[in-house]
Amino acid sequence: MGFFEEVYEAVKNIPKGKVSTYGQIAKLIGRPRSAKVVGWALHSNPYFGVVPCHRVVNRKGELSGGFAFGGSEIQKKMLEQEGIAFDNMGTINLEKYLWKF
DNA sequence: TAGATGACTAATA
DNA sequence: CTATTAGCCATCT
Repeated sequence: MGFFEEVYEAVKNIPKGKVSTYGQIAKLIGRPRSAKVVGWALHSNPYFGVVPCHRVVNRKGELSGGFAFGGSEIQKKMLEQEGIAFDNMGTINLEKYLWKF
């Protein structure tokens, strides 16, 4: 289960006020084509309350549909609390908020 | 044990 | 911009 652990470590390192994508995380841990597994790791979310999965969005900056915290509504609120703004399409401006290593 | 599934991405047309 | 395809690997059935 090393892959999941690495995913959680990477996600935990996302600073407040920033977001990251599945692809970025996958690349960070050395599996650039395993974005799906990153999504799986967060879906499973065994570290609820520890891993900030709300800071992880897809490549377009959209929120996850089947969010484990209770829905994308909650996710959006949490992100706004951290100072992340959404555009009129309800997506995040990755140019501004994408976390770069 | 094998096959299908999934919070995805990148390349190609 | 959209549609299709392949790649990844832990779970589920």
